[in-house]
This record gives sequence, structure tokens and C-alpha cells, in this order.
Amino acid sequence: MKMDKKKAVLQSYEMVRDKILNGQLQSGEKITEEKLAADLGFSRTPIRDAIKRLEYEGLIINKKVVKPTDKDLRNIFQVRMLLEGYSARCAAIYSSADQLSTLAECVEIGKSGSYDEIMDANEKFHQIIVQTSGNDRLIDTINRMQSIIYLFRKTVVFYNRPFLIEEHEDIFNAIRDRQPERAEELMKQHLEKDLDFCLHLINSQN
Amino acid sequence: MKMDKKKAVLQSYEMVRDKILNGQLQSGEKITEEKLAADLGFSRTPIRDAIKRLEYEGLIINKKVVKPTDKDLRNIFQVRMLLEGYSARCAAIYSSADQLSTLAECVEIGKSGSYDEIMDANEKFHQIIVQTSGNDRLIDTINRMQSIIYLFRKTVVFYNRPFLIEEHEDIFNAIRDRQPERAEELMKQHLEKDLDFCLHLINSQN
DNA sequence: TTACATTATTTTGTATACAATTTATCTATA
DNA sequence: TATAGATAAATTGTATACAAAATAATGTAA
Repeated sequence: MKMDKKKAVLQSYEMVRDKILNGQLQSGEKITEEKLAADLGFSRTPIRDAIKRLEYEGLIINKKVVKPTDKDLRNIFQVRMLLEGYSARCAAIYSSADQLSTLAECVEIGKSGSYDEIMDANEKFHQIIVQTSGNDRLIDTINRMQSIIYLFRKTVVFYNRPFLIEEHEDIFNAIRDRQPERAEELMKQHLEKDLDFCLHLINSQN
Repeated sequence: MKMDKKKAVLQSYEMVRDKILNGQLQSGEKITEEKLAADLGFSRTPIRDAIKRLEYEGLIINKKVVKPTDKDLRNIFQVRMLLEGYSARCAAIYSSADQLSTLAECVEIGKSGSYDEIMDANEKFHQIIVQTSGNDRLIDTINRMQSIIYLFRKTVVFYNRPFLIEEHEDIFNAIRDRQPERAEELMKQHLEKDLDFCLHLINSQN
């Protein structure tokens, strides 16, 4: 049996990322390699790599935990609309029976699941659709935005955005009925509403 | 006066990248940190960082210089069509007088410039259009693909693809005449032709 | 006091040594 | 000969020390 201890870089990356995502490291907070290294019990070397990866994902900028502005949020969602809209179109054309039934499951769980289950199902819903594009570049681009997206998806689900599940269902139906144009359009609208909801929340909080 | 010697990471990154782009490091070739370090006269530490960055850009995969397949090429161009198509639309709506005249210049140089000038002008043409989106995420996503795109743009210009300049001119006209739909459509068609040309070249060479 | 220059201090960049892991080579056995 | 296992070689991962650079603090002249 293989123990496969995770390497220090990976551990560091995941720990720091999670600290950012759950708020232990707050927006705007300064990151220093040495401090983190001491904190996590590794040397600076793997920490550096981890930070670089987080910078790559946009969670850290200039050694500071990112504080996404309205504009950032809009930008991210604009890219998502383009790429995921296209993906939804692909899903309507190419998705397999398996993929369809998994999508259906996600919609169901969205209606009746627990908080965590809903979180997972929603993420999976989008993920499967993106997969159907069969385009690794596209998938990679979306994945890179995933952490920041997660930051907001949490908000959306936590505050229980109205019609979210219904919209997923509509998208699913369009995909199942093989209506590419409609699937794309619905996905774009769906993301636009997510964006508006997020923006509204952010601006009412500050 | 400030001397600002470039740091070893940056130097390494640029040197390795250029070696890949101009063929000194060939597709499929194995990269080892130590060998590169000895070659470039740095220690392994900055080399590692440089390699990681090249991996992010997709020029190195699994410690090997990337050998883009047809599928990779198609994937990249699909993403470009989505993002640059959208950008062309933005350009038709938002571009400034300055941006327009620079675009016009690029088209002109494309008609009468030297090989190097044409290369630069073509790159600039696309870059300006992408800028008009005002979306840093989108710009960043395109820039990350830039190295690999460059690899192919060289081919396209070198073999003097027919109608390339004419297509740029058409796109420019649509932008200047504030026709967003048309600009987007033309940009997509333009990229599709680039893709076909590249694919054709690649497959006739091997 | 303000502004500037100078000095400390912190933080990052680089080199190097060693550990862990992966990959290649070799040998014994079926 | 092929294959599994062991051993050696190459390569990567991590820790640490020191150099360079950036940032903060201090003092001094206007």
C-alpha cells in the first residue's frame, strides 16, 4: 500500500487557499513568506511555490490577499458568460446520457439537499457542462477562476438566491432537448443574475 | 540613473521562452533544471520559477517542451474566437479615436512593411482590440496563450497567408463604422481561417 | 514642521546542500 | 527471453544561509 504523503507545496497551497476562502486570511491582508512558513511548519521554499500558484489564480496579488472589486467581479463573470455560454451550447449538442442524468441529479439535489450538498451540486452542474466542451484550454481557464468564483458562489447559496435552481432546471431542459441556442442564452442570463445578486450583496454590506 | 538589472528569474524565463519560440529547444525535448541552470549560469532556484511560469503558459508540460497537437490548436483558437470576437464587438462600441488610428496604422504596415514590421503590426492589431474590452481577466487569459499563439502567427506570416491583411482591414472598417455584430463575426471568421491555415501547414509538413 | 537623505529592518531573491523520489540499470529466476 | 525485484543514477523537493532589494524608521537641514 502506498502512503503518498502530500508534498509540502501542495499542502501549503491548499492550506493557504482554504484560509483565504473561509476568511481566516482576510481581504487585503499582507502575506509574508516567512510568517506563513513558520505558521505552517514548512520552509520558505514550498511556501513560495504555493504563493505563486495562488497569484496565478488571482487569490493573491502583490503579496496581499485579493479584495475583488465590482469591476473584477464583472470581468470574471463576463469571461464566464462567454466560455460557459459556449459550453452550454456544446452540452446541448454533445452531452452523453450519463452526463445528462448527472445534470438531472444536480438539479434534484438543488431542490432538496442540505446546504453542503447544494453547494457541491451547483458546482458540479457547472463543471459537467464545461466538460462537455471537450476543450482543455477552456476548462483550464475556468478552473483558474474557480477559487474566486467559489468565494461568491458561497454567498449566493448562503443567501439563497431566488430562482437559482429553477434556472438550472431550465438550462438542463434546454440541454436535454438539444436546443443549443437556448441553452447558451439561458446560461448567460443565469450568470448575469448571479452577478447582479453578488454585486447587490457586496454593495449593501459595505 | 537606475540600472535595474533584470532578476535571474526573469532572465531565465525570457531566455528559455525564446529558445522554445525560435526552435533552439525543440518540441518534445526534455527539460532538466540542472542542465538549464548550468546553461544559463544561474542556480536551480530561479530556473525552477521560470519553468513553472512556462508551464502556466503551456509552453512546457511535464518537463517537456510542448508539442501542440491539432486538438490543442483548435482549442486555443476556439477560446480566442470567443474572447477576441467579444473584444471586437467592444472595439466597435468603445474604441477611442486614438485606438482607431493605431488600428489603421497596423493595417497599413501590413500592406507595405518588412517581415518584422508586419509581425509586430499584426500582433498589435489584435492586442489593441483585446484592450478595448477593458476586461483584465480576459486580457490576461489571452496573454497567457500569447507565446503559443506567437509560435503559429510566425508560420502564418512567414508563409504569407492570403487575405490576412484584407481581413484585418474588413475588421477595422466594421469597428470604425461602429458595427459590433459585424466586427465580432468578421473576427471569428478571421481566426477560423488562421486556424485552418495553421492546421493545413502542420499536417502537410509532417 | 516638512522634506529629504541616511541608516536599520524586514522581506524577497539566489545559491547551495541534502533528502526524497523518480527513473534507469542490472541481476537473478521462471 | 522476459520479468520481477533490487540497486544505482538522475532528478526533483525541501531546508537553510547569505545577498540584494524594498520598506520602515530615524535624524537632520531648510
